[in-house]
Parts: sequence; structure tokens; C-alpha cells
Amino acid sequence: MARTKDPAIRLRLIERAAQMLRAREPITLRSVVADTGLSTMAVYTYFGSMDGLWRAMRQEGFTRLAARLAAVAPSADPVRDLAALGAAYVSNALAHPDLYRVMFDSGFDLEDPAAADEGLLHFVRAVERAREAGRFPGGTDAPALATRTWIVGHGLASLTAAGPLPREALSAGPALLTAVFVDAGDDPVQCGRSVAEGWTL
Amino acid sequence: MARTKDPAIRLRLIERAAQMLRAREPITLRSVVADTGLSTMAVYTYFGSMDGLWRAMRQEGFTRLAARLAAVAPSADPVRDLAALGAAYVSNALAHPDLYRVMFDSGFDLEDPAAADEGLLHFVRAVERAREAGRFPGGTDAPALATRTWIVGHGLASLTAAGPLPREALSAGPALLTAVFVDAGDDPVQCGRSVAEGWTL
DNA sequence: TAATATAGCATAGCGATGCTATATTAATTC
DNA sequence: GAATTAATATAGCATCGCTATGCTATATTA
Repeated sequence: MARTKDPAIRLRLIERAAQMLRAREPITLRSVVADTGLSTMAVYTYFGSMDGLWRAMRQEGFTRLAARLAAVAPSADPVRDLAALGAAYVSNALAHPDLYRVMFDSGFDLEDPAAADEGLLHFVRAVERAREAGRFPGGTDAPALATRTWIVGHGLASLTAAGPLPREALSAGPALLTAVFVDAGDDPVQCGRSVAEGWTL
Repeated sequence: MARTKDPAIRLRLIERAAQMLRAREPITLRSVVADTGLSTMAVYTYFGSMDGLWRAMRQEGFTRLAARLAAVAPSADPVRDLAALGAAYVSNALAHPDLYRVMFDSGFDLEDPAAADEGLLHFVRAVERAREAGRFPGGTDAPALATRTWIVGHGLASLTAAGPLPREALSAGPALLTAVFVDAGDDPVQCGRSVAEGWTL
């Protein structure tokens, strides 16, 4: 047929763009391909448009987040794990604040929305394990409770990593998670211990 | 001296830009002044740069939000008022999702940051009234508790108005607020009533 | 009241942007 | 090894934000 696309080039462009984003350098059609030996057409071959490149970067952000959440090792205490997941979520946003901001820009259009759902799934599974362990006797279903945890994590991450709140505001994390989990039926004292144990930034 | 700036022109440009933002039309230097009888220089006279116009729009967003929160009439039940403030916050984001997104873009640089603080102050005062009413016997100080409420509100608003969550996710609002307020020491039953009463979208 | 100073305004143009049309190159298939 | 075809390189287009320049209108002053 003809010469084929090289996936490595695609990854190199995404990585380079992410690096420029971190360095707060302007990401333009010509600047991303500069010094790479590639021409501007590479962007259109691999991403269709400049918007496509941004979309791919968002995707990459969610993929990395999912990997970060997957690296949280489940323990015998599922509520501790939930707090650890929340901490990992916020920690990821703090480590890559600009990428985190881009992830939720432009109406959340991704190439593969399932990658974002996969991240939430880690929370859902932890909630289910907590329920099986009898920690959440309340009637709230697992996806709803996982979503509440996500809402808290996103609010905290968004306002501290890419917003007006100072880093000290991160101390609100354990308190908020404890409040949500106790509301779901967990014992206040035990919950406080579990959250404190899991929340490590 | 010379001819003077007309504040009305400034407002007209901001309003027009906000309208184009809502209509999802591209906001460019030339498009904002098109059909207004003004030249492109007007933007630089009144805002210094295109970035200045965006900054002014963010400011306008926070001003409208503050006005919206100020319109929440305090009642005899300060916890109800807190929920009402939260609902007003989310409701404002839902009514102007694009403006809300812009408000938290670009590193949160505003002309007058005090306008944003003023919005938070409504929450702080409501928390103080609740404390005086004996609803929050816990030791958490008012600003911290108000910030927690804001974090929850922003997480909910950000993910539903300008994010991936569907409108049904708004039902998490009362549950989250109740969890936070009960954690602060309020009676669960009374708190549930107050929040349900105040949370009107 | 008339001259002057000055701030706002309109115009034109610059460099840079995202994108596309066209020609060239290189890899695959027969 | 020729034909086919997709990826690449080049050049150019419309438009972007921005600024230099000259003009106009108003406020101050004599």
C-alpha cells in the first residue's frame, strides 16, 4: 500500500506537548514540531487538527490518572483505600496542575471516555468492598457514593492545584472524606482512623 | 485635558463578549467590536489587551455570583441558609456554564480578587450565625467550614455545569452538604431538614 | 474666547497562528 | 521491478492579537 503511521511519533508529540505545557511554553502548531525533524503536517497526520492534539493530551492525562489510581494497593481496610484513592487523585493533580486543568477544559470531549470511567471505577470497587465489609450500612448505592468522593476530590484538586486556594487548604481533604463516609454509615472513630491512614499526599 | 473614556462602552463590550460566549461564538479582537461602531482599538483603550477583556469577563462572573449570593435572604435557620447559598452557587454555574468555566481559567487572575472573597464571605457569615445558634458545636473554625462548603459546591458545579456528570448528579448536593454540616456537629435529623429546605435549584 | 495639550479613536500593517492544497517521497502489493 | 497509495514536505492563505501612526475631539489655560 503505502508507508504507515508510526505510533512512536504520535507518542513523542504528545509527550513533547505535555512537557511544553508543564514548562508553560506556548503550544503552537510550529513550536511542537520544532527541533523534532518533523514538519507541521505530522500534527494533522496523527491528530487531524491542533484541537485533536489537545484532545489527545487530555486523554493522556486521564490515562496517567487511571494508572496512578491503579497503583493504589488495596488493603484489608477498604475505607483506608478510599482515602488513599482520594489522596492519589489530588496528588496527581498537584503534580501536574496544568495538565489537570486541560483535562476538564473544552467540554470534556475525549477520544475514549471509557478511560475516564475507568478511574472512577477504582472508587466504585473500593466502595463495594467497604459495603461488603459492613462499613457502609446506609442505603446509598456504590456509584453514587463513589461519585460523591470524586466530587470532593475534584473540588479540592481544582481549587488548590489550578485555583485560588493555598496548599494548606488540602487539610480539608480528610475532614471532607470522613464526613462523606460517616454519612454513608461508617463508624466515626474507625472512619477517622482509616481516612487518616489512607490520606498520604 | 482630552476626551474621556466612556464607562458605558466598557460595559457594552463585556456584555457583548459574555453574550458571544454564551452563544459559543468565537470571541476575537475583531468580532467583539464588529457591528458596534467601535474600532479594534477600543479593546486596548478599555482593557489593555485581549487577555484584559477575558480578565474583565471573569471579574464580571464573580460580581454576578456575589450578587446572586447576596440575594439569598437570611432566615431564622442558618443551616438552611448555608444550603440555600450552596444551591445558589450551583444554580448560577448551571445558568452560565461557559462563564463559570472561564472564571476559573488562566490561573485565577482577577482585577479585583476581593470580589471573589466577598462571595465566600456570605458562606462564612452563615457559618458564624449557625455557630452562634449552637448548630456547630464542633471545633472547626468558620472560614475552614465555609471553605469546605465551597469545595463541595465547586466540585459539584464544575463537574455538572462544565463537566462530564449529568444533571441527575446534582442530587448529591444535599447529601454532601448534610455530611459536612453533621460532621461539624449539627444534629443529623435537624440538619437533613434544614438542608432539604434550603436546597432549591 | 482662542490656542494648546492630551487622551481617545480609526486605519493600516506586522509577525505569528491554524490550516490546506499540491508536489514529492517512500513503503507495500502484484 | 512497476504500480499504487499513504505519509511527508513545502508554500501559501485567511485570520489572529497587537502596535505604530496620524487624526479628532475635548479639557485646560492664558
